[in-house]
Amino acid sequence: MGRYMKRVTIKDVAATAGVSPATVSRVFSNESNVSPAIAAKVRAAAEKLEYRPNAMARSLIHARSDLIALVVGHLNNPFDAQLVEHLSKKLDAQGKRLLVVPADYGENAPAALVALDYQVDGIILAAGHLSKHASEKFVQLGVPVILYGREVHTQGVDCVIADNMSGAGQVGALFQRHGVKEAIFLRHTRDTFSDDERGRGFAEALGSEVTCHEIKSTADEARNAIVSALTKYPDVNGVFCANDLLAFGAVEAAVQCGKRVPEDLMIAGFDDIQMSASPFYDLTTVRQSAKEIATWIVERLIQRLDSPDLAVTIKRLPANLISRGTTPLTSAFGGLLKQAERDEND
Amino acid sequence: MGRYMKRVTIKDVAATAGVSPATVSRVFSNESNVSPAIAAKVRAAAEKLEYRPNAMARSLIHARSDLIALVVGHLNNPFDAQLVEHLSKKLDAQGKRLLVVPADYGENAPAALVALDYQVDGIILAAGHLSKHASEKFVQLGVPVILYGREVHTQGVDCVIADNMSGAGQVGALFQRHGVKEAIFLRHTRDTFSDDERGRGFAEALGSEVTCHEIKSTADEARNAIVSALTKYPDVNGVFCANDLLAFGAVEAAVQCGKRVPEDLMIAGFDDIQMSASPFYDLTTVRQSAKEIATWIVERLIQRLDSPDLAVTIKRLPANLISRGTTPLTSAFGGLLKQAERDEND
DNA sequence: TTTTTTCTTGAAATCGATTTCTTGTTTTGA
DNA sequence: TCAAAACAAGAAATCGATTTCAAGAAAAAA
Repeated sequence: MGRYMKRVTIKDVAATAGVSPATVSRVFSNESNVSPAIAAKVRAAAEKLEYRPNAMARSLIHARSDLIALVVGHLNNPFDAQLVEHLSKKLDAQGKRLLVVPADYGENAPAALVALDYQVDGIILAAGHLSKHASEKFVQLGVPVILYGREVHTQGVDCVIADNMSGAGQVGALFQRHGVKEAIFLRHTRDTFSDDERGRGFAEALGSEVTCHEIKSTADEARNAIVSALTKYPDVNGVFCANDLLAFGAVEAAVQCGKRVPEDLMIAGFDDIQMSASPFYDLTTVRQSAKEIATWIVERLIQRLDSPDLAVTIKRLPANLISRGTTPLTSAFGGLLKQAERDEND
Repeated sequence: MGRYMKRVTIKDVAATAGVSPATVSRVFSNESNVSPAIAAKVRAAAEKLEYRPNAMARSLIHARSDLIALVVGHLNNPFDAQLVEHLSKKLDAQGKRLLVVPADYGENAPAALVALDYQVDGIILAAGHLSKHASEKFVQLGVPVILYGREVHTQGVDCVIADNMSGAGQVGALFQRHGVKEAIFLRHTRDTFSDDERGRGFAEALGSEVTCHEIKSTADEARNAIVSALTKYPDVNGVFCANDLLAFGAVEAAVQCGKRVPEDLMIAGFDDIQMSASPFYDLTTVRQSAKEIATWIVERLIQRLDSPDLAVTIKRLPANLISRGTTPLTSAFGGLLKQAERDEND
């Protein structure tokens, strides 16, 4: 097989246009101070050669890469996947690219640092666990850090996180209104921050006994945990789960245990992923919007690139109860509300 | 606020170690031809200064960036999300990073080209639609292109795709064995290639009448489409869907129409996403493995980087029937099989 | 018409790391 | 002990684009 085509550089364009590389560069960047005639000639040459400026060389000079790193763990949860999609789209619209840095909970710290090698213009930490060292390092270098799903007070780190206390509180209040006396809160072993808040918000609003169960992650595990909990504590009549996937397990467990939902047992989750609206689960949950989060993150990043010395923001995004079939109707109009809710689901 | 810390470069390390930049470079790359004493000194200096080589500068010289672009559309389907996760992990293990390039179906062509600017070492096209021009351009430049979910015969483009004919054929055969005389195939308007094959494989194996319905994407739409189809063609007793998400809609539609599943109507999907195993859907489907696909893609990329002139491969990955509750049991042992199936779900 | 100012453009330095080329040093072998 | 080979480390060129600096040309002011 023959050789591959050499990459066309600024020199090639300069040569065919009969000008200096400097001029070509000016045409593609400033545009200022270059005569229309020459500019046209350069443009034509570039077009003909299909020239595309080398982003690496460019970022070497500018000390900015137009890359944004996203440190993320599993994408099992559709909510996280939506977040990735929206982030990549929003960033793209701003001329930035998304670099995905996978990180398991344990080895988070060094993983995030590879982003530094690529001179990323910003970094989004979506993995539950945060390496304080890594984020301090980024801040020190003037690279914006945005943390999702956790509130920290590290100098220079912006945080976005759902208003967990409020959202979970709405569930707690709902349960309380409908007479839940003994409840279970099902959460993850890891990713403690959000789950902590959700548990607390729920318990406070409910005002009665809450047993907390921790599991690793899967739906099967959730089902098993709830089945055994329900047999052990037969008086439990409310289950709140740290996310919808866990709540699906709870709904399944209820069926398996012969409990009627919501009469014998009410169930709620958190996130409002697409499947939650399934008529089979018809899950009451707390909605947070991946799109809204992504929008906030990207806007904040862009702001911070312009003015690096902005004060740190801890942004709480709304998290509101979406009442469906796993909890009793709140009023005679409850049924109508269910129709309207799906409107802005993106 | 004060100034940010200057980035530490190879010169800084050289200075504090009292050697030349060339020597520092040698310590970090070849390792060859540098005395242990000096190497140690350099390493110490680098450690102290927390030096990290600038990936941009490095790739400028080497003409390779260790970046792999993934052109991808929506991540609504959990299967695609899994693919992203596995790809990023596998690539990471090979010292490569994943650059996500979002692309809607229409504007695919120019979008993919931005990957060129970053001198990506390879590109994975997962968006259903493929720009021939873009991929030819990549091939021309010696950048490996791997296409997922579509078989093309563009010079130099490797393809991975599930064995749709076989998988869908297994569904068709199953339906046929259980006496399906009139069936519906539900598919997308877009992303035609895989859906085409699945429809064809299904129809051929079934050997009787198949009506094809096309919808855009959502579960609601799928449900509505099937509901109206079932009322229009009351004799239909089998529905095969191009993926599991659509099949969920079909299951819901069956319930809504008062059809018993699988007695009155059997249903099957494609992909075997996690939710398909839910006891509520308990969906018969065709499994393809996102992990397996990701593994193949990454291995192939790595191979091609070493030896760019490999012959093009069209790789068909196995797609096998997972028989669950939306189709009748095949044998007395069917129940046992259902237990075993979840083993290697990752 | 002459002088000053403003535009255009190219030459050369630069970004950070790599690598060839060279020189100086050490080791080996005769 | 001396020549030949092997090795270590620095100087300088390079990757592709940007940008400062300087110079020449054109436009404006006197």
